[in-house]
Amino acid sequence: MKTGCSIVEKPKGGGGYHFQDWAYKAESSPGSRQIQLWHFILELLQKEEFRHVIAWQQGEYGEFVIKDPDEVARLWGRRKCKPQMNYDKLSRALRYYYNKRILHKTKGKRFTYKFNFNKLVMPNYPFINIRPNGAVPQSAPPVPSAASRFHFPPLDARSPTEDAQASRFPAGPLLQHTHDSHPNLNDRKTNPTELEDLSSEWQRSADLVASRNNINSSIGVPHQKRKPEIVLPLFARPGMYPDPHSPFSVSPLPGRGGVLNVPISPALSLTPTVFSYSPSPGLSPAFPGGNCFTFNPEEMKHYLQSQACSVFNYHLSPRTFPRYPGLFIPPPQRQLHPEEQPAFPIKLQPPPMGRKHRERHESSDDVGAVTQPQMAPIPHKMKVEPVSDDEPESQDLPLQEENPSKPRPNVIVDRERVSVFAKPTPLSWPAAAALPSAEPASVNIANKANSDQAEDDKPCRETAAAIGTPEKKEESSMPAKLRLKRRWNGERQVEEKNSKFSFCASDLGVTPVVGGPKVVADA
DNA sequence: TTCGGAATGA
DNA sequence: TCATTCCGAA
Repeated sequence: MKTGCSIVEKPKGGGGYHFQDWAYKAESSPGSRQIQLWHFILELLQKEEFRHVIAWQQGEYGEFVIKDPDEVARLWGRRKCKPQMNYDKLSRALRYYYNKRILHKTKGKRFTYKFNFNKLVMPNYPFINIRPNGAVPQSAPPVPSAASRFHFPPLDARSPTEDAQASRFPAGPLLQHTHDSHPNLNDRKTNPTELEDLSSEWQRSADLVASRNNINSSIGVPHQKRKPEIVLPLFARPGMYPDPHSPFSVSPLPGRGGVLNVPISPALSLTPTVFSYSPSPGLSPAFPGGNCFTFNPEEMKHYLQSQACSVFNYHLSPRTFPRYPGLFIPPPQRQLHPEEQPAFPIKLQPPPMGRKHRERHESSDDVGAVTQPQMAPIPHKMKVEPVSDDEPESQDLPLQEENPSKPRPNVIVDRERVSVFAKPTPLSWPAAAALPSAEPASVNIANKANSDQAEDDKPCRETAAAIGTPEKKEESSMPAKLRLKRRWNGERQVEEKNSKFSFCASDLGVTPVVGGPKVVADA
């Protein structure tokens, strides 16, 4: 009888690679303790001796190549006691993973597949970081070059022979942990030749994770599933997150940060990913000496809020924003104190053109368009002040939508314009009223000034609106000569009267304003 | 070579 | 459920 066909097909502990029980016994498949194919694939991928058979594809994160399909099939068949196994059958099993989004095929590359790790992780925990650079050891999926929010754990310090980058990826599987006891190592059949040196390391990490899971529960990270959980590691080293937007803080307790127990189970419901940009970051292998997910709730909130800000400012789909129960999403432009604003240069710019507009302009401008306010005529209506009913809509709409050369009433531009020429304009936001305390001091001042001068401004605007009505009617009824003379006199009077006149660009005539008359540009 | 339907088994 | 097996089609 083959030893390789025992009921419990767990890899040997000597392989430094074992899964928790749930990996062999899916929640939904009682009685089945068989290893699943994707586990087996990962297992092979992590073993040096099978590198000639199956290997990670360098440069593509999570992508692997089956170099010897027949051999892989044979190994799989041996594992499953299916001597008739061949690559055709194995690949059929792999194809079933397509729908589950565990795997997908790399088109155009023979025998090349790619793990869809992000589908598993990102929807629930988009704030997981991956180190964006670094070479990829065989024992771990290649790291994506694209910016990602995953971090791999630091490697065990005991592997000095490996290069620094490779050392981040201890040879280990997806690290999983349940509330149950660790699997019995004796339970697994052992191949003495397979990475025995890693077993103790694995056990250590499992213990480490076990202890951290307790921490996790204490910080209130919700467990989404009771049983199958996978713990992804994160760095918690000082200076690890130069990105101010990173939700991860340096744990005050090095190596003892919060742990996110990411439920990743073969039976996991794989909902569509929230982040379409996600470059398939992966489940990191075990992380012996590494740190688990570490995050500061406040910073996470900060991160999520800033993301919400981006979602709004950039007119992204709300789906882009991660679901985070209980998170209050403040209105953009408002969440930070003024002195914090430099951290969000985005706020000082109008959002990029919407898709509609972008497509329209894409042919002419591509790269710089996003960052150039004047090129982004967004139908982003920011009411600068209460609009009276008699104010024609055309004052706003053409300005913002039709005239790309005019900056939309956005923060900086308008603030300058307003403060210089007219009045402080409140940075209005639809939801601003709901967040009075979140307003920056300057905004409060602006608002106060605005409310103080609300009546001041009214005449200005009303005048602008009225210009076309009574005075013009009167003028129109008088001879042209008289009209000119009257205008001339009026303008000169105003000029002589006060040089401190405020200015209302939209006016076409002279209008005294409370606290000072206004000179109006006669365009 | 890859895909996916269908029947079937564990 | 997760394969396994078979097979026709692209």
